[in-house]
Amino acid sequence: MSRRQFALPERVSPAPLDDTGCTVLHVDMDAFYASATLLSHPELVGTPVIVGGGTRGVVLSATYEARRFGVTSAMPMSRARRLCPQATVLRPDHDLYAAISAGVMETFRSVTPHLEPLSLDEAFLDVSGAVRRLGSPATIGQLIRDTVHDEQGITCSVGVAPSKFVAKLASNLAKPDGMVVVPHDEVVPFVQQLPVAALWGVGDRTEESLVRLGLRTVADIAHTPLATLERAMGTATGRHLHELSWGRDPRPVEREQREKSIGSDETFEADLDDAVLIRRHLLALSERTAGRMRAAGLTGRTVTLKVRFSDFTTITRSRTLREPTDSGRAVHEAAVGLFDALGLQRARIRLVGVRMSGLLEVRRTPIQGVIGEPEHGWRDADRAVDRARARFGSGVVRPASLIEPRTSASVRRPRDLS
DNA sequence: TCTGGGGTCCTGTCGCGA
DNA sequence: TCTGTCGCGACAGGACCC
Repeated sequence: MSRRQFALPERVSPAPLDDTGCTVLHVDMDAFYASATLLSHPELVGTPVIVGGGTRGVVLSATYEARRFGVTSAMPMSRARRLCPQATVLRPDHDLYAAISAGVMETFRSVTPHLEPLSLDEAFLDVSGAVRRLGSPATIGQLIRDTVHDEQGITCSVGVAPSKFVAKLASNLAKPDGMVVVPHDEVVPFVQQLPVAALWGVGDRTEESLVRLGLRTVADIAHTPLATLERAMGTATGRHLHELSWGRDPRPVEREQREKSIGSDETFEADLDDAVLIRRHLLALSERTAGRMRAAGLTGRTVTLKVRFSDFTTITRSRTLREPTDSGRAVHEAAVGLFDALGLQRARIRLVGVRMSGLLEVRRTPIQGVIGEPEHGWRDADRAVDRARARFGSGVVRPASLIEPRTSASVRRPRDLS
């Protein structure tokens, strides 16, 4: 689900064009979380609906009826409610989204195994091997749109182009419920008439920097010397932008990739300054992170602690362990060590997070025994807990220190403990 | 306006060993 | 032995994506 929308330039026709060699498809569900949520609220179809929640939350998705009022995803909920007070606000249902996503990806796989999912609701497909069986890329794009609509009851948009970057731009322009084909010889004029913010990797900050240099359109970037761009934006970013501005994007569609880090953050409903409480939240986050690593068959070596203060400044501290681990206890120990080393004195903290990187497959990672640890130690306990949670639910087993005293009502519990 | 939670990638800095 | 420097890994932070 792309967050930036651009107007359809006049020169691009939404009608099917010469799609020879346009073997990359980018398929993106339209307002995915909102559309999926409405499947169980059919009475709200055609009305403004915002999916999100929490006093400090942001908009996860909104129907196009709500977007007409200026509501966009990632917008603070408080602002969204002000812009569109008549909208119905619904809480997200992540299990439902995962189920629909699995169905959609299955449809994609029936077209081609050359599939690169980007998130729950979008993917690149390389259909070069499917053309003889199913027809031209545009025909395949339409087939996918029809199948997703018939089987899942939601609509999607498709971009058809010679490269990933251009296909993604095209699907953005096709929204909602459309398809845009960018023929091979149209790529350069197509990308160069777009604003710089359309480029992959250009967010608010980079856009500001480019505008300061007098660069407003992709054509402006294309006609700026590479050395100037590299000097102003850094070597990698400068080169990247220059390549994209000429429609050059040689990256192939790559099948499912291994994650490089796994972690969890938690924003508190009210800022906390109690170190004891924060350590308990770190335990919950460490347990959650380690549980996800074990479920994925991974261990990690580097523990990164993230702390966001009440003024939104954010710091990170990391420590690389001597041995990789998938134990919540070890992760927590490192996270608390990093937190204590900050030496904070009643600082007001908005968010804490724990992330593990340096991931390795557990079957390739000899786990060192700990001197003094019994033969059936914490690793066995972790696995027993995993089995119990898989059978009875995530909240069924938890460290004793995370059990709330009955009298404590002022502090919100971590989500997976309630 | 007041900013979630899951990630990836890039850059600059620092310490260390060759 | 001392100094400079080069490469590399670790770390911290920022920007970006969905």
